[in-house]
Amino acid sequence: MAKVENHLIQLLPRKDRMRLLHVCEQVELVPAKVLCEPGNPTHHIYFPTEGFISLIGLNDGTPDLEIGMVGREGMLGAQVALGVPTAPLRALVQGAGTAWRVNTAAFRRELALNSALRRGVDRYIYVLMAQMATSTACPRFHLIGQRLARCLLMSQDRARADRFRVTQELLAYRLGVRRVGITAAAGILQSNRLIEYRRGDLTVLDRKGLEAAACGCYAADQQAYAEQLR
Amino acid sequence: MAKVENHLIQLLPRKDRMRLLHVCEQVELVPAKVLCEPGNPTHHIYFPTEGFISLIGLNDGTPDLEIGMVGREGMLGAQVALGVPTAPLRALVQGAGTAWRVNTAAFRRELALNSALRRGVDRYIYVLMAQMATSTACPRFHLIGQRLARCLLMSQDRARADRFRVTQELLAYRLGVRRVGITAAAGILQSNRLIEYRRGDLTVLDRKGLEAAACGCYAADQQAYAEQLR
DNA sequence: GTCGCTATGTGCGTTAGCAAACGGTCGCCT
DNA sequence: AGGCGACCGTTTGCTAACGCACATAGCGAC
Repeated sequence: MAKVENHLIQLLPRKDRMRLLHVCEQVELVPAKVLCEPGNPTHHIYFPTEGFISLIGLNDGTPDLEIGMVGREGMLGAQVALGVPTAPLRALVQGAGTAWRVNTAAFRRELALNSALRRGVDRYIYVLMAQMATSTACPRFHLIGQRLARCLLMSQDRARADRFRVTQELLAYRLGVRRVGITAAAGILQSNRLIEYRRGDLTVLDRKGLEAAACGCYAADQQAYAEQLR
Repeated sequence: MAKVENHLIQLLPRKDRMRLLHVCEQVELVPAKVLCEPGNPTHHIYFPTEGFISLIGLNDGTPDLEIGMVGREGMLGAQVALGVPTAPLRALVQGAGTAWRVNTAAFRRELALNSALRRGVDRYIYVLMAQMATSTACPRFHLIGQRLARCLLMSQDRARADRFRVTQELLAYRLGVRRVGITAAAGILQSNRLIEYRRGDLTVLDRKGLEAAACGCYAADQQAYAEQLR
Protein backbone atom coordinates (compact mmCIF):
# COMPACT_ATOMS: atom_id res chain seq x y z
CA MET A 1 0.00 0.00 0.00
CA ALA A 2 1.18 3.49 -0.75
CA LYS A 3 2.31 5.64 2.14
CA VAL A 4 -0.48 7.57 3.80
CA GLU A 5 1.00 11.04 3.52
CA ASN A 6 -2.03 12.92 4.72
CA HIS A 7 -1.40 14.70 7.95
CA LEU A 8 -4.88 14.37 9.42
CA ILE A 9 -4.79 10.64 8.87
CA GLN A 10 -1.23 10.33 10.13
CA LEU A 11 -2.31 11.88 13.42
CA LEU A 12 -4.72 9.02 14.11
CA PRO A 13 -3.69 6.09 16.30
CA ARG A 14 -2.68 3.13 14.19
CA LYS A 15 -5.85 1.18 14.76
CA ASP A 16 -8.18 4.06 13.93
CA ARG A 17 -6.06 4.94 10.94
CA MET A 18 -6.33 1.45 9.54
CA ARG A 19 -10.07 1.35 9.98
CA LEU A 20 -10.50 4.65 8.19
CA LEU A 21 -8.22 3.68 5.32
CA HIS A 22 -10.16 0.49 4.94
CA VAL A 23 -13.18 2.45 3.71
CA CYS A 24 -11.10 4.83 1.56
CA GLU A 25 -9.97 4.46 -2.00
CA GLN A 26 -7.10 6.19 -3.75
CA VAL A 27 -8.01 8.59 -6.54
CA GLU A 28 -6.08 10.92 -8.78
CA LEU A 29 -6.33 14.67 -8.52
CA VAL A 30 -6.46 16.09 -12.02
CA PRO A 31 -5.67 19.80 -12.39
CA ALA A 32 -8.56 22.02 -13.48
CA LYS A 33 -11.09 19.41 -12.39
CA VAL A 34 -13.91 20.72 -10.20
CA LEU A 35 -14.61 18.38 -7.29
CA CYS A 36 -17.69 20.20 -6.05
CA GLU A 37 -19.81 23.28 -6.54
CA PRO A 38 -21.51 25.32 -3.82
CA GLY A 39 -24.94 24.02 -2.90
CA ASN A 40 -24.39 20.60 -4.40
CA PRO A 41 -24.57 17.50 -2.22
CA THR A 42 -21.24 16.25 -0.91
CA HIS A 43 -20.71 12.73 -2.20
CA HIS A 44 -17.11 12.24 -1.16
CA ILE A 45 -14.60 13.47 1.36
CA TYR A 46 -11.02 13.86 0.13
CA PHE A 47 -7.77 13.56 2.07
CA PRO A 48 -5.06 14.68 -0.39
CA THR A 49 -1.70 13.00 -0.14
CA GLU A 50 -0.12 14.93 -2.97
CA GLY A 51 -1.36 17.81 -5.05
CA PHE A 52 -3.71 20.47 -3.80
CA ILE A 53 -7.14 21.97 -4.18
CA SER A 54 -8.36 25.59 -4.24
CA LEU A 55 -11.50 26.54 -2.36
CA ILE A 56 -13.18 29.23 -4.39
CA GLY A 57 -15.93 31.45 -3.07
CA LEU A 58 -18.53 32.48 -5.64
CA ASN A 59 -20.39 35.64 -5.00
CA ASP A 60 -22.97 37.04 -7.34
CA GLY A 61 -21.68 40.05 -9.15
CA THR A 62 -18.15 39.99 -7.77
CA PRO A 63 -15.12 38.23 -9.16
CA ASP A 64 -14.54 34.73 -7.77
CA LEU A 65 -11.97 34.51 -5.04
CA GLU A 66 -9.81 31.79 -3.54
CA ILE A 67 -10.80 31.44 0.10
CA GLY A 68 -8.48 28.63 1.08
CA MET A 69 -6.35 25.75 -0.09
CA VAL A 70 -6.38 22.09 0.84
CA GLY A 71 -3.37 19.83 0.56
CA ARG A 72 -1.96 16.99 2.55
CA GLU A 73 -2.31 19.05 5.71
CA GLY A 74 -6.10 18.98 5.48
CA MET A 75 -9.25 17.58 3.96
CA LEU A 76 -12.07 18.53 1.66
CA GLY A 77 -15.64 18.07 2.90
CA ALA A 78 -15.23 18.68 6.62
CA GLN A 79 -18.68 20.28 6.75
CA VAL A 80 -20.13 16.78 6.67
CA ALA A 81 -18.89 16.40 10.25
CA LEU A 82 -21.13 19.33 11.17
CA GLY A 83 -24.15 17.57 9.78
CA VAL A 84 -24.27 19.65 6.61
CA PRO A 85 -24.83 17.65 3.43
CA THR A 86 -23.93 20.33 0.89
CA ALA A 87 -20.71 22.09 -0.03
CA PRO A 88 -20.26 25.84 0.56
CA LEU A 89 -17.47 26.43 -1.94
CA ARG A 90 -16.18 25.42 -5.32
CA ALA A 91 -13.27 22.99 -5.04
CA LEU A 92 -10.89 23.25 -7.96
CA VAL A 93 -7.86 20.99 -8.32
CA GLN A 94 -4.69 23.06 -8.79
CA GLY A 95 -1.80 20.69 -8.40
CA ALA A 96 -1.74 17.16 -9.74
CA GLY A 97 -1.53 14.32 -7.23
CA THR A 98 -3.52 11.74 -5.40
CA ALA A 99 -5.99 11.65 -2.53
CA TRP A 100 -7.77 9.21 -0.30
CA ARG A 101 -11.46 9.40 -0.95
CA VAL A 102 -14.31 8.12 1.18
CA ASN A 103 -18.00 8.36 0.53
CA THR A 104 -20.09 10.51 2.80
CA ALA A 105 -22.09 7.78 4.48
CA ALA A 106 -19.02 5.73 5.35
CA PHE A 107 -17.29 8.83 6.65
CA ARG A 108 -20.21 9.59 8.92
CA ARG A 109 -20.20 6.06 10.29
CA GLU A 110 -16.49 6.22 10.90
CA LEU A 111 -16.83 9.59 12.60
CA ALA A 112 -19.33 8.21 15.09
CA LEU A 113 -17.09 5.30 16.03
CA ASN A 114 -13.74 6.99 15.94
CA SER A 115 -13.23 9.71 18.52
CA ALA A 116 -9.68 10.48 17.42
CA LEU A 117 -10.97 11.19 13.94
CA ARG A 118 -13.73 13.33 15.35
CA ARG A 119 -11.24 15.30 17.36
CA GLY A 120 -8.92 15.83 14.39
CA VAL A 121 -11.71 16.90 12.09
CA ASP A 122 -13.07 19.32 14.69
CA ARG A 123 -9.67 20.86 15.12
CA TYR A 124 -9.26 21.17 11.38
CA ILE A 125 -12.61 22.90 11.08
CA TYR A 126 -11.45 25.40 13.64
CA VAL A 127 -8.22 25.98 11.73
CA LEU A 128 -10.24 26.66 8.60
CA MET A 129 -12.38 29.16 10.48
CA ALA A 130 -9.36 30.89 11.93
CA GLN A 131 -7.79 31.13 8.50
CA MET A 132 -10.93 32.51 6.97
CA ALA A 133 -11.16 35.06 9.76
CA THR A 134 -7.59 36.29 9.36
CA SER A 135 -7.78 36.33 5.64
CA THR A 136 -10.97 38.37 5.43
CA ALA A 137 -8.78 41.42 5.79
CA CYS A 138 -6.15 40.14 3.40
CA PRO A 139 -7.72 40.91 0.02
CA ARG A 140 -8.96 44.19 1.43
CA PHE A 141 -5.76 45.66 2.79
CA HIS A 142 -2.79 43.86 1.38
CA LEU A 143 -1.13 44.68 -1.90
CA ILE A 144 -1.27 42.30 -4.81
CA GLY A 145 2.43 41.56 -4.46
CA GLN A 146 2.07 40.46 -0.86
CA ARG A 147 -0.96 38.36 -1.61
CA LEU A 148 0.76 36.79 -4.58
CA ALA A 149 3.77 35.88 -2.44
CA ARG A 150 1.47 34.29 0.12
CA CYS A 151 -0.39 32.36 -2.53
CA LEU A 152 2.84 31.04 -4.01
CA LEU A 153 4.15 29.99 -0.61
CA MET A 154 0.95 28.14 0.16
CA SER A 155 1.10 26.46 -3.22
CA GLN A 156 4.70 25.51 -2.70
CA ASP A 157 3.98 24.01 0.72
CA ARG A 158 1.26 21.84 -0.69
CA ALA A 159 2.99 20.97 -3.93
CA ARG A 160 6.05 20.04 -1.90
CA ALA A 161 8.31 21.19 -4.69
CA ASP A 162 10.07 24.41 -5.59
CA ARG A 163 8.74 24.22 -9.07
CA PHE A 164 5.18 23.87 -10.26
CA ARG A 165 2.92 24.89 -13.07
CA VAL A 166 0.62 27.90 -12.79
CA THR A 167 -0.28 30.62 -15.27
CA GLN A 168 -0.73 34.31 -14.55
CA GLU A 169 -4.27 33.98 -15.79
CA LEU A 170 -5.02 31.37 -13.13
CA LEU A 171 -3.30 33.30 -10.35
CA ALA A 172 -5.36 36.33 -11.31
CA TYR A 173 -8.53 34.27 -11.04
CA ARG A 174 -7.60 32.89 -7.66
CA LEU A 175 -6.65 36.26 -6.21
CA GLY A 176 -9.60 38.04 -7.79
CA VAL A 177 -7.48 40.58 -9.66
CA ARG A 178 -6.72 41.36 -13.29
CA ARG A 179 -4.03 39.49 -15.07
CA VAL A 180 -2.05 42.68 -15.58
CA GLY A 181 -1.91 43.03 -11.82
CA ILE A 182 -0.20 39.67 -11.63
CA THR A 183 2.13 40.56 -14.46
CA ALA A 184 3.30 43.60 -12.56
CA ALA A 185 3.60 41.91 -9.16
CA ALA A 186 5.25 38.78 -10.51
CA GLY A 187 7.65 40.94 -12.50
CA ILE A 188 8.83 42.58 -9.29
CA LEU A 189 9.21 39.24 -7.50
CA GLN A 190 11.19 38.00 -10.44
CA SER A 191 13.47 41.01 -10.72
CA ASN A 192 14.15 40.63 -6.99
CA ARG A 193 15.28 37.07 -7.72
CA LEU A 194 12.63 35.53 -5.47
CA ILE A 195 10.99 33.54 -8.22
CA GLU A 196 11.58 32.66 -11.82
CA TYR A 197 8.90 31.76 -14.25
CA ARG A 198 8.29 31.38 -17.87
CA ARG A 199 5.04 30.56 -19.57
CA GLY A 200 3.31 28.76 -16.75
CA ASP A 201 6.41 27.18 -15.31
CA LEU A 202 7.20 28.71 -11.94
CA THR A 203 10.21 28.13 -9.71
CA VAL A 204 10.70 29.51 -6.21
CA LEU A 205 14.30 30.69 -5.95
CA ASP A 206 14.38 32.32 -2.54
CA ARG A 207 11.87 31.00 -0.07
CA LYS A 208 12.96 33.20 2.84
CA GLY A 209 12.75 36.24 0.64
CA LEU A 210 9.29 35.25 -0.51
CA GLU A 211 8.18 34.85 3.09
CA ALA A 212 9.42 38.35 3.78
CA ALA A 213 7.52 39.66 0.76
CA ALA A 214 4.28 37.97 1.81
CA CYS A 215 1.75 39.53 4.18
CA GLY A 216 1.49 38.32 7.75
CA CYS A 217 -1.50 36.18 6.81
CA TYR A 218 0.85 33.43 5.73
CA ALA A 219 2.57 33.26 9.09
CA ALA A 220 -0.78 33.52 10.88
CA ASP A 221 -2.10 30.54 8.94
CA GLN A 222 0.94 28.49 9.77
CA GLN A 223 0.68 29.32 13.42
CA ALA A 224 -3.02 28.53 13.69
CA TYR A 225 -2.43 25.16 12.13
CA ALA A 226 0.57 24.35 14.31
CA GLU A 227 -1.34 25.24 17.46
CA GLN A 228 -4.24 22.94 16.77
CA LEU A 229 -2.81 20.05 14.81
CA ARG A 230 0.58 19.02 15.95
CA MET B 1 -38.14 33.48 34.67
CA ALA B 2 -37.52 35.79 31.77
CA LYS B 3 -38.38 34.55 28.33
CA VAL B 4 -35.56 32.68 26.63
CA GLU B 5 -35.41 34.71 23.45
CA ASN B 6 -32.29 33.09 22.07
CA HIS B 7 -32.95 31.23 18.88
CA LEU B 8 -30.43 28.44 19.37
CA ILE B 9 -31.89 27.66 22.78
CA GLN B 10 -35.45 27.95 21.52
CA LEU B 11 -34.72 25.27 18.96
CA LEU B 12 -33.97 22.72 21.69
CA PRO B 13 -36.64 20.28 22.87
CA ARG B 14 -38.19 21.49 26.09
CA LYS B 15 -36.36 19.04 28.31
CA ASP B 16 -32.93 19.76 26.86
CA ARG B 17 -33.64 23.46 26.96
CA MET B 18 -34.49 23.34 30.63
CA ARG B 19 -31.36 21.41 31.48
CA LEU B 20 -29.16 23.88 29.63
CA LEU B 21 -30.82 26.90 31.19
CA HIS B 22 -30.32 25.36 34.59
CA VAL B 23 -26.55 25.83 34.25
CA CYS B 24 -26.86 29.30 32.70
CA GLU B 25 -27.06 32.65 34.39
CA GLN B 26 -28.42 35.90 32.99
CA VAL B 27 -25.93 38.70 32.49
CA GLU B 28 -26.09 42.18 31.07
CA LEU B 29 -24.39 43.14 27.82
CA VAL B 30 -22.80 46.56 28.29
CA PRO B 31 -21.88 48.45 25.10
CA ALA B 32 -18.16 48.92 24.45
CA LYS B 33 -17.30 46.08 26.82
CA VAL B 34 -14.85 43.52 25.43
CA LEU B 35 -15.95 39.97 26.24
CA CYS B 36 -12.83 38.30 24.91
CA GLU B 37 -9.59 38.87 23.07
CA PRO B 38 -7.98 36.58 20.51
CA GLY B 39 -5.76 33.95 22.06
CA ASN B 40 -7.23 34.28 25.52
CA PRO B 41 -8.92 31.31 27.18
CA THR B 42 -12.68 31.15 26.77
CA HIS B 43 -14.24 31.24 30.23
CA HIS B 44 -17.85 31.67 29.23
CA ILE B 45 -20.19 30.98 26.38
CA TYR B 46 -22.86 33.61 25.71
CA PHE B 47 -26.32 33.21 24.22
CA PRO B 48 -27.60 36.77 23.71
CA THR B 49 -31.31 37.36 24.17
CA GLU B 50 -31.15 41.07 23.43
CA GLY B 51 -28.35 43.31 22.27
CA PHE B 52 -25.53 42.19 20.04
CA ILE B 53 -21.83 41.62 19.82
CA SER B 54 -19.27 42.40 17.09
CA LEU B 55 -16.64 39.86 16.22
CA ILE B 56 -13.52 41.80 15.31
CA GLY B 57 -10.55 40.31 13.51
CA LEU B 58 -7.21 41.79 14.51
CA ASN B 59 -4.44 41.55 12.01
CA ASP B 60 -1.00 42.93 12.58
CA GLY B 61 -0.44 46.01 10.53
CA THR B 62 -3.90 46.26 9.03
CA PRO B 63 -6.92 48.09 10.40
CA ASP B 64 -9.21 45.97 12.55
CA LEU B 65 -12.26 44.62 10.80
CA GLU B 66 -15.66 43.33 11.86
CA ILE B 67 -15.88 39.71 10.73
CA GLY B 68 -19.31 38.88 12.07
CA MET B 69 -22.06 39.77 14.51
CA VAL B 70 -23.74 37.73 17.19
CA GLY B 71 -27.25 38.42 18.46
CA ARG B 72 -30.15 36.34 19.59
CA GLU B 73 -29.81 34.22 16.46
CA GLY B 74 -26.47 32.84 17.62
CA MET B 75 -23.89 32.36 20.31
CA LEU B 76 -20.42 33.47 21.31
CA GLY B 77 -17.80 30.83 22.02
CA ALA B 78 -18.88 28.04 19.68
CA GLN B 79 -15.24 27.06 19.15
CA VAL B 80 -15.38 25.34 22.53
CA ALA B 81 -17.55 22.70 20.88
CA LEU B 82 -14.63 22.00 18.54
CA GLY B 83 -12.35 21.34 21.47
CA VAL B 84 -10.57 24.68 21.21
CA PRO B 85 -10.07 26.49 24.52
CA THR B 86 -9.11 29.91 23.17
CA ALA B 87 -10.98 32.61 21.28
CA PRO B 88 -10.00 33.55 17.72
CA LEU B 89 -11.54 37.02 17.65
CA ARG B 90 -12.21 40.07 19.75
CA ALA B 91 -15.81 40.18 20.94
CA LEU B 92 -17.05 43.71 21.44
CA VAL B 93 -20.52 44.49 22.76
CA GLN B 94 -22.33 46.87 20.41
CA GLY B 95 -25.95 46.93 21.48
CA ALA B 96 -27.09 46.91 25.12
CA GLY B 97 -29.08 43.90 26.26
CA THR B 98 -28.86 40.65 28.13
CA ALA B 99 -27.48 37.18 27.51
CA TRP B 100 -27.49 33.72 28.99
CA ARG B 101 -24.01 32.84 30.10
CA VAL B 102 -22.59 29.42 30.92
CA ASN B 103 -19.09 28.55 31.97
CA THR B 104 -16.98 26.51 29.62
CA ALA B 105 -16.76 23.34 31.69
CA ALA B 106 -20.51 23.16 32.23
CA PHE B 107 -21.11 23.81 28.55
CA ARG B 108 -18.81 20.97 27.59
CA ARG B 109 -20.63 18.61 29.94
CA GLU B 110 -23.97 19.67 28.57
CA LEU B 111 -22.75 19.23 25.01
CA ALA B 112 -21.76 15.64 25.66
CA LEU B 113 -25.17 14.76 27.11
CA ASN B 114 -27.37 16.80 24.87
CA SER B 115 -27.38 15.76 21.23
CA ALA B 116 -29.90 18.39 20.18
CA LEU B 117 -27.57 21.05 21.53
CA ARG B 118 -24.62 19.45 19.77
CA ARG B 119 -26.54 19.45 16.53
CA GLY B 120 -27.58 23.08 16.86
CA VAL B 121 -24.09 24.26 17.74
CA ASP B 122 -22.59 22.30 14.84
CA ARG B 123 -25.05 23.89 12.44
CA TYR B 124 -24.32 27.30 13.81
CA ILE B 125 -20.59 26.78 13.35
CA TYR B 126 -21.26 25.94 9.74
CA VAL B 127 -23.36 29.08 9.31
CA LEU B 128 -20.50 31.14 10.71
CA MET B 129 -18.11 29.53 8.29
CA ALA B 130 -20.39 30.11 5.36
CA GLN B 131 -20.79 33.75 6.34
CA MET B 132 -17.08 34.22 6.69
CA ALA B 133 -16.55 32.64 3.30
CA THR B 134 -19.06 34.84 1.51
CA SER B 135 -17.92 37.94 3.25
CA THR B 136 -14.26 37.52 2.42
CA ALA B 137 -15.03 39.13 -0.91
CA CYS B 138 -17.26 41.80 0.61
CA PRO B 139 -14.70 44.27 1.93
CA ARG B 140 -12.63 43.71 -1.19
CA PHE B 141 -15.18 44.34 -3.90
CA HIS B 142 -18.18 46.15 -2.50
CA LEU B 143 -18.47 49.88 -2.12
CA ILE B 144 -18.54 51.46 1.28
CA GLY B 145 -22.18 52.42 0.83
CA GLN B 146 -23.24 48.85 0.19
CA ARG B 147 -21.24 47.54 3.09
CA LEU B 148 -22.63 50.22 5.37
CA ALA B 149 -26.18 49.33 4.40
CA ARG B 150 -25.48 45.69 5.12
CA CYS B 151 -23.95 46.50 8.48
CA LEU B 152 -26.92 48.62 9.48
CA LEU B 153 -29.38 45.91 8.44
CA MET B 154 -27.52 43.33 10.48
CA SER B 155 -27.47 45.67 13.44
CA GLN B 156 -31.15 46.40 13.08
CA ASP B 157 -31.99 42.69 12.95
CA ARG B 158 -30.13 42.04 16.15
CA ALA B 159 -31.18 45.17 17.96
CA ARG B 160 -34.76 44.36 17.02
CA ALA B 161 -35.56 48.04 16.77
CA ASP B 162 -35.58 50.63 14.00
CA ARG B 163 -33.55 52.95 16.15
CA PHE B 164 -30.26 52.38 17.87
CA ARG B 165 -27.11 54.18 18.90
CA VAL B 166 -23.98 54.08 16.77
CA THR B 167 -21.45 56.75 15.82
CA GLN B 168 -19.74 57.21 12.47
CA GLU B 169 -16.44 56.68 14.23
CA LEU B 170 -17.55 53.24 15.41
CA LEU B 171 -18.98 52.25 12.05
CA ALA B 172 -15.70 53.26 10.44
CA TYR B 173 -13.82 51.05 12.88
CA ARG B 174 -16.07 48.08 12.24
CA LEU B 175 -15.91 48.40 8.45
CA GLY B 176 -12.21 49.15 8.46
CA VAL B 177 -12.55 52.45 6.57
CA ARG B 178 -11.95 56.12 7.31
CA ARG B 179 -14.60 58.05 9.14
CA VAL B 180 -14.95 60.41 6.19
CA GLY B 181 -15.91 57.40 4.11
CA ILE B 182 -18.81 56.77 6.47
CA THR B 183 -19.74 60.46 6.46
CA ALA B 184 -20.07 60.37 2.69
CA ALA B 185 -21.88 57.04 2.45
CA ALA B 186 -24.24 57.77 5.33
CA GLY B 187 -24.97 61.16 3.83
CA ILE B 188 -26.16 59.49 0.65
CA LEU B 189 -28.30 56.99 2.54
CA GLN B 190 -29.77 59.85 4.48
CA SER B 191 -30.50 62.05 1.49
CA ASN B 192 -32.22 59.05 -0.11
CA ARG B 193 -34.45 58.90 2.97
CA LEU B 194 -33.31 55.39 3.87
CA ILE B 195 -31.99 56.36 7.27
CA GLU B 196 -31.94 59.34 9.56
CA TYR B 197 -29.30 59.98 12.14
CA ARG B 198 -27.99 62.66 14.35
CA ARG B 199 -25.01 62.45 16.67
CA GLY B 200 -24.95 58.74 17.24
CA ASP B 201 -28.70 58.28 17.14
CA LEU B 202 -29.65 56.30 14.06
CA THR B 203 -33.10 55.44 12.73
CA VAL B 204 -33.90 53.16 9.82
CA LEU B 205 -36.63 54.82 7.78
CA ASP B 206 -36.93 52.52 4.78
CA ARG B 207 -35.88 48.96 5.39
CA LYS B 208 -36.70 47.72 1.90
CA GLY B 209 -34.70 50.53 0.39
CA LEU B 210 -31.79 49.73 2.64
CA GLU B 211 -31.90 46.10 1.57
CA ALA B 212 -31.75 47.22 -2.04
CA ALA B 213 -28.77 49.44 -1.25
CA ALA B 214 -26.88 46.64 0.51
CA CYS B 215 -24.66 44.15 -1.26
CA GLY B 216 -25.81 40.59 -1.83
CA CYS B 217 -23.83 39.45 1.20
CA TYR B 218 -26.73 40.38 3.43
CA ALA B 219 -29.17 38.17 1.57
CA ALA B 220 -26.59 35.39 1.37
CA ASP B 221 -26.14 35.48 5.14
CA GLN B 222 -29.87 35.32 5.73
CA GLN B 223 -30.23 32.40 3.39
CA ALA B 224 -27.37 30.39 4.88
CA TYR B 225 -28.87 30.81 8.32
CA ALA B 226 -32.38 29.91 7.23
CA GLU B 227 -31.16 26.77 5.49
CA GLN B 228 -29.38 25.39 8.52
CA LEU B 229 -31.33 26.67 11.53
CA ARG B 230 -35.03 26.79 11.01
C1' DG C 1 -21.89 81.64 29.76
C1' DT C 2 -18.05 79.52 28.17
C1' DC C 3 -15.16 75.69 28.32
C1' DG C 4 -14.35 71.39 26.51
C1' DC C 5 -15.52 67.11 24.62
C1' DT C 6 -17.70 64.41 21.23
C1' DA C 7 -19.63 63.99 16.78
C1' DT C 8 -19.90 65.47 12.13
C1' DG C 9 -18.65 67.87 7.63
C1' DT C 10 -15.05 69.50 3.85
C1' DG C 11 -11.06 70.04 0.95
C1' DC C 12 -6.78 68.48 -1.43
C1' DG C 13 -3.23 65.75 -3.14
C1' DT C 14 -1.98 60.70 -3.57
C1' DT C 15 -2.49 55.85 -4.74
C1' DA C 16 -3.64 51.05 -5.86
C1' DG C 17 -6.09 48.88 -8.70
C1' DC C 18 -9.57 48.83 -12.65
C1' DA C 19 -11.15 48.65 -17.74
C1' DA C 20 -9.96 48.13 -22.33
C1' DA C 21 -7.03 47.49 -26.04
C1' DC C 22 -2.86 46.13 -28.42
C1' DG C 23 1.61 43.87 -29.38
C1' DG C 24 4.92 40.22 -28.79
C1' DT C 25 6.49 35.43 -28.16
C1' DC C 26 6.52 30.69 -27.61
C1' DG C 27 5.31 26.11 -28.94
C1' DC C 28 2.40 22.73 -30.68
C1' DC C 29 -0.25 20.73 -34.66
C1' DT C 30 -1.56 19.91 -39.16
C1' DA D 1 6.51 25.45 -42.93
C1' DG D 2 3.30 28.13 -41.41
C1' DG D 3 -0.74 28.94 -38.74
C1' DC D 4 -3.04 29.27 -34.48
C1' DG D 5 -3.78 29.49 -29.69
C1' DA D 6 -1.97 30.06 -25.16
C1' DC D 7 0.75 33.01 -22.48
C1' DC D 8 3.01 37.26 -21.16
C1' DG D 9 4.04 42.45 -21.25
C1' DT D 10 2.72 47.47 -21.77
C1' DT D 11 -0.03 51.73 -22.34
C1' DT D 12 -3.75 55.19 -21.46
C1' DG D 13 -7.26 57.01 -18.89
C1' DC D 14 -10.31 56.41 -14.73
C1' DT D 15 -12.10 55.86 -9.87
C1' DA D 16 -12.82 54.52 -5.07
C1' DA D 17 -10.67 55.07 -1.28
C1' DC D 18 -6.69 56.83 1.30
C1' DG D 19 -3.98 60.22 4.63
C1' DC D 20 -3.91 64.48 6.55
C1' DA D 21 -5.56 68.70 8.09
C1' DC D 22 -8.97 71.81 9.35
C1' DA D 23 -13.75 73.62 10.20
C1' DT D 24 -18.34 73.39 12.36
C1' DA D 25 -22.08 71.82 15.48
C1' DG D 26 -24.33 69.91 19.52
C1' DC D 27 -24.35 69.41 24.46
C1' DG D 28 -23.34 68.84 29.14
C1' DA D 29 -20.57 70.65 33.37
C1' DC D 30 -18.82 73.93 36.39
